[in-house]
Amino acid sequence: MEPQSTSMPIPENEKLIILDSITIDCVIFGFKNEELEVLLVKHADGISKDKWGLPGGWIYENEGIDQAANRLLLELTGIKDVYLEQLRAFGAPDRFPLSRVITVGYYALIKEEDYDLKAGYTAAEVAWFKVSEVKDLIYDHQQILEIGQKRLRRRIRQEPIGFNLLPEKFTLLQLMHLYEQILGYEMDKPNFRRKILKMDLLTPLAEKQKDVSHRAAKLYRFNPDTYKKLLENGFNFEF
Amino acid sequence: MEPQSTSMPIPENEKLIILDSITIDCVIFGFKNEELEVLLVKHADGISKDKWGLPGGWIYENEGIDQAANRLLLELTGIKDVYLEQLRAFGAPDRFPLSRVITVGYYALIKEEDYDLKAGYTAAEVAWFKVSEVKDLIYDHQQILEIGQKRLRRRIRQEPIGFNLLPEKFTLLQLMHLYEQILGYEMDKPNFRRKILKMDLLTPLAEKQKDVSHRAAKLYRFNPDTYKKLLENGFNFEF
DNA sequence: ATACTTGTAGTCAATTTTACCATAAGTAAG
DNA sequence: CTTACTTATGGTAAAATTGACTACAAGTAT
Repeated sequence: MEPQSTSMPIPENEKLIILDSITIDCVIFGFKNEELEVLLVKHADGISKDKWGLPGGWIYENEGIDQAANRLLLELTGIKDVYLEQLRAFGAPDRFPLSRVITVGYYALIKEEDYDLKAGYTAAEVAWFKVSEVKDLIYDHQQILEIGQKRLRRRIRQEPIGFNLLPEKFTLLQLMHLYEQILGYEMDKPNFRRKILKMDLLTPLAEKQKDVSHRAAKLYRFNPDTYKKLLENGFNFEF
Repeated sequence: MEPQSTSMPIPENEKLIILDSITIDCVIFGFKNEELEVLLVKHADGISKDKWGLPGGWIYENEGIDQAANRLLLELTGIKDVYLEQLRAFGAPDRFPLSRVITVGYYALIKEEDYDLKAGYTAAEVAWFKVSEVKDLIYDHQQILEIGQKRLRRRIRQEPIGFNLLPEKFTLLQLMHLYEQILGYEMDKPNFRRKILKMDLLTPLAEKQKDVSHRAAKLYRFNPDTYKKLLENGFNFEF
C-alpha cells in the first residue's frame, strides 16, 4: 500500500490524521487445493495502475501498528482474530518512487473458507494467487512476499500455527500436505502421524471425512488450550 | 532514540533531511566475563534526563533503514561490518510521550574487545551493562531489549552467529559458556564438544590458550566459508 | 610430590529418526 | 460379488542422535 496508488478506499473522515511516511503491507496466506496462496489487490490508478500488489494501508495517529494491521485485515476480508505477525520494516530509500515511504510488513494466516469479499471490492480488484506463480508485484512487494514465505517456513516448524490455514476439522494427511507445501519437501505418512499425534495437541473427533472416493480418514481438531498447558510444562514444538 | 531527548549529537548539516516520525533503536550485545552485556546511553536532557536507554537515532532521507542502523553503530562504536539484524518496528501510539514516533529496533553482536569509545562520548554517557541487571529503561526500550534477547536466543540455535560475540580465536569452553548464558541452561562439556566439532565449522588452530592457571585449551576459529559451502549442500545448523 | 582445576576422550543406555512393510477400510468398475 | 485401486493406519527395525556419566591427561599452585 502506498500513497496515491491503491485501490483501497482512502478514509474521508476529516478528523483522521494519517502518518504519511509509514504504511503497512500485509502478506495474507491461504491454503486451497493443496497449494499455498496469497491475497493480492490490483492497483486502480497511479503509476502502478493494473499491477498487483500486497494489500495495505495507512496507520492512524491514534492506533498502534499491530492494531492498524488488524484493522486493515478486517476491512479487506471481514475477518477478525486472524493469526497476524509482523515481518519487519522495509525502508530502502527508493522502494517507492514518488516519495520516501517506509512500510511495515505483516503476514497473516487465514482459513480461506472463512474469507468473504467485502462490499466495495470486486473480483477484478482482489484475488487469490498461488504463491509459486506470483511475480512482478509492485515496488518491493515481491521481496516482502519472499520474506513472508521464509518467516512462515521457519515459524511453522517451531510453533503449531499451520492450523490457522486449515478448516476447523482436518485430516492428518491434509496437515501433512500443508507442511510439505510450505517446507518444500515430501514426508512419510506413518512417521508424520506418529510424530504429530505424540505431541497430544490434536483432539481426535468421532467424525470422519465425507464424500471422498476412498477410505475416509478420521478428523482432528487442534487444541490451543492443551498447547498452552504443554508450553507451561516446558514443551517445545518442533518439526 | 527519540526526538529532543538524547545524548547523541544531532547532525547540524542543513542539507540533511530527517524523517522525524521514525527512529532507530539498537540493542548492542557484547559478551564479557562470561556474561551477556548490552550497550546503553544516558539521556542528557529532555523528559528522560539521566535515564538510560538504547542507543539510536534518525534516518536520513536518502538512506535505507539498515544503512541508517549501520551508520549509527559506526558513529557510536567505531565498528564496521558488525552482525546486525532488524528486530521489528515498534509502534504503540503512546510509546513516546511527546509525539507519535515509530521506531525500528535492531540488534547487533559485537566483540567487546574491538569496541572503542568514540570521541564525543564519555563513560558517563555510554556504558556496558549486564543484560540480567538492566531495568527501567526509557520508553519501551525495556521491551525492545527483551525482544532482542528472545531473537538472539532463537537465532543462536539456528545459525552460527554466536562467534560474533567472541574473539577471533576462542576455546570450546568459551563457546559453550556463551551458549549457556544466552540459552539459560547448563550443558555437558564432552557432549557440546562432540556436537559442535562434528559440524566441521571450526578450524582448530595450532595455538593454545595463554596465561591460564590450568591446562591450556586448544583455540579454534569459526570458518564462514565452510559454513556457506555446507549450507549449499543442505546443511542445517541446529543447537 | 601432591592436590586441584580444566581439557579431552570414551562408553552406553535411552530416545528419536528414517526407511520401510503390511494390513485395514473403503470406493469403483466389471 | 469380485477384483482392482486408493488411502488410512499400524508396526518393525536399523541408524543416528542425545544425555548422563566415567576416566584420564595436562597443566597450575602449594
